[in-house]
Amino acid sequence: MSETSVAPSAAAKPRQLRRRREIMDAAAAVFAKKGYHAATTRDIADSLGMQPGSLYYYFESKEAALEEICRIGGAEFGDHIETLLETDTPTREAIRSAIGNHLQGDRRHYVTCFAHNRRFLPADVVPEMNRLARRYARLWEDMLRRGIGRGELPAGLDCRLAATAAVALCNGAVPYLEPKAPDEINAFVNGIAALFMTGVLGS
Amino acid sequence: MSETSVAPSAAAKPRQLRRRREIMDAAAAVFAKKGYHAATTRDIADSLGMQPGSLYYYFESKEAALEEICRIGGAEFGDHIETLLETDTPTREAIRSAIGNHLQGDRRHYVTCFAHNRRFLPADVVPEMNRLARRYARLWEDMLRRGIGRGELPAGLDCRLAATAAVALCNGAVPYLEPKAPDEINAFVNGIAALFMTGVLGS
Amino acid sequence: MSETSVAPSAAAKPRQLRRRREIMDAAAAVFAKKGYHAATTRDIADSLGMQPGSLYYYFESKEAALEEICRIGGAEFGDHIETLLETDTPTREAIRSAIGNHLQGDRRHYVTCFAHNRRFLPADVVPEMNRLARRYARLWEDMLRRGIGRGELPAGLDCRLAATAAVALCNGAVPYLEPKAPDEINAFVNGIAALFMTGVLGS
Amino acid sequence: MSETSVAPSAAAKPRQLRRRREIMDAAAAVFAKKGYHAATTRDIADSLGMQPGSLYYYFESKEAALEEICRIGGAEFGDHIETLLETDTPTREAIRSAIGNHLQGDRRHYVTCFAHNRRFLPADVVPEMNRLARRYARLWEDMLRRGIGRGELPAGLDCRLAATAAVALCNGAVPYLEPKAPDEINAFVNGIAALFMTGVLGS
DNA sequence: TATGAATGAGGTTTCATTCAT
DNA sequence: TATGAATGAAACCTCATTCAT
Repeated sequence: MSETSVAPSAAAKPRQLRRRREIMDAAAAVFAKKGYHAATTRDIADSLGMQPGSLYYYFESKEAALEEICRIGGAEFGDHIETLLETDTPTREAIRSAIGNHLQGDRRHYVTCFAHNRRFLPADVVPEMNRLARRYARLWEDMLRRGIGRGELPAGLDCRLAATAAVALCNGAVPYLEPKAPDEINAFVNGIAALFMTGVLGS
Repeated sequence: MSETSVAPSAAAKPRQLRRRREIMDAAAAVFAKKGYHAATTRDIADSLGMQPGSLYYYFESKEAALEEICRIGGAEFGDHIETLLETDTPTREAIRSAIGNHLQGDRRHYVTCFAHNRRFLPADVVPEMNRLARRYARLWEDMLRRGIGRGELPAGLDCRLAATAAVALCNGAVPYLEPKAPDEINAFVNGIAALFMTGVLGS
Repeated sequence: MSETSVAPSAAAKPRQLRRRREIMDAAAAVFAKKGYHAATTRDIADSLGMQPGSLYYYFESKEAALEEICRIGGAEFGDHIETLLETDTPTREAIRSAIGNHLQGDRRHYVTCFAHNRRFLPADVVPEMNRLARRYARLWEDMLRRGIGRGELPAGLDCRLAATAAVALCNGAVPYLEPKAPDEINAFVNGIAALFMTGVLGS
Repeated sequence: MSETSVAPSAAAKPRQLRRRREIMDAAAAVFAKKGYHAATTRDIADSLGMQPGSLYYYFESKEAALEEICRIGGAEFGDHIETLLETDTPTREAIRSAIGNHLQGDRRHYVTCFAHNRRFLPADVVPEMNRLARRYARLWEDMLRRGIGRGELPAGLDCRLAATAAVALCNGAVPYLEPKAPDEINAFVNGIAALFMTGVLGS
């Protein structure tokens, strides 16, 4: 609780923390790719070159790992937009950035994992996760509403629906990223963002 | 002896086929909701009020059921657009109809199942499924390209990307349908379709 | 109990009895070929062109069928030798006949079934079956001993062992019969019988 | 650190292999005793004091275990005779040794398993197994033919038939071994071998 | 920290059996 | 007598998890 007691465990073992992060990243990637139930602890271990049993030095259970990943993904999800709102980025740029973060960010596997697998968590943590999802949707809404306020978006826009559509579009686009080369991905994300803004009827 | 019993073998088949269809519908719904791996044969059986073992009267294995569902979903997927193309529906209407079919059609669970779970099929059938998916994307492209030809869509539209986005948007929107009331769903689908056409910047 | 009550059920339905015999023959053949546990009621039904459920008009259970088949096979087994003993056939001929009956008789599948599958019957009927097996071995012994008494076999012969060997040889030879044509079978059986009598060293 | 721990990877393997051999031996014994289909993974596990699921640490499936056991049994089967042929043992001794190996060898359960259960293997491995069986029969033939060549067996002997009879006799004799005490078994095997050579008519 | 071996719960599947038609 | 649909017990198998080393 005091600073001196926090420090040793939190700061004295940066190597351990880095390793832990590697483990969680690997788990998030496997969960995102295969889905929580199709992913085995062996899949995760294989991707790290270790044995399944060894994973348990880093998390208590597969489910606990999912929970942590979802919590991180769900928060990250919103935090990025919150930052955009604070820095008062122009709306078009902000939308592009939000979509880019969802699809290209460091934690993109965490976000995908959150979107598709949070429903598999124990009943008592699902509500918390859903709160994070609603927060994310609300932040999208806020961003769009701010765009209307600034005259950057048309007044008639249904911001609630558009926020949902943005998230749906990003989640649905994830599977199309994997087979693409890195530079293709950037073009793809830009294209998706442009389409979200102008629609197929736009110039 | 009576007319209704005249053709027992010809009349008994439809009953069996109808029952089989019920079973497959239930399986598709459960797979679509939970995902193939999280869905147990008990889940499917429970939703039908039967025992898990009894399902095997209708399909050879859980995986064979998924395969059939995906095949149907993947075909249905494209067939609807093919029909739209043949009947030369105006593009905006056609887009609305295609999205509607994806999200509201009788076989919507089959389509969702196809989108999310075909990758779990045996390696030798995945290519066939991916061909169905490409066909669907290409039909979307054709539809959009036809719209450009008719002057209903701007010439600069990247039809390939837009087709991908349409599918991504639909797939991503599926989870938002479930908690909605039937009339809300219709409004939601219309809104999604409108957004896809005009984007958030459109009027 | 009286003659008039026995007659109707036992004699008035020869067709039913014939059908029942067909069913049991089919079951014996399938059990003999695949073994009791590998044989399914569907296998039996298929070989008769009927449905598995229909078999239950002819026997109470798969196990009850095995029990009846074994009982018949075990008795038949010995009865044939008993007859040979009564008719005072020359020993060489009797041995040939006993081996022939084991491998070529009408009930050969029953006998094979008895030999290989009686151990799978309920614990309380196994002793009875084993008694039948011992009776068969003892009858072989009696036949051989009679041969010694008549001077047709050497006095030093271990009849107990030779009886066991005869049964073992017959049981072991069964799998070699199936792929053979009918006339080959006869030659094979004669050859086996000759070898049993003279051994490889005999002329 | 000590010498015994110098080569952990080179020393750990033998332990694993030894354990694996124990598991396969147990499986072979259970398969030989009950037959493949009547034998449950629980039977095997019980005989080892483990849980059924733990067996899968050592083999991929019950069927894969059977395949390996049959392959070993089928090879062992022939190898022993091949050795006898190479060392030019007198024919009578060789026959006794071949029968003894079949009934008393370390791998006798593998051989029994091969004889009775190879037909239950997948269709694509059965031919390979049958080749092993034919090889064994041919080696018996070779051994007998060599006996004729040396004047140790009569020229008129049908070696092909005699080889079949030898295998049939051994396979059929297996069930008679189990209830016997170790010293009885030896006498029994000697008796069987003597009978095979001289027949019941021989002195 | 990591591993190899094992556990046990739970999933898929098979199959003997039943029963209304 | 026969069938088609269903049951439920038991089998095979997977996999998250534990623990001695």
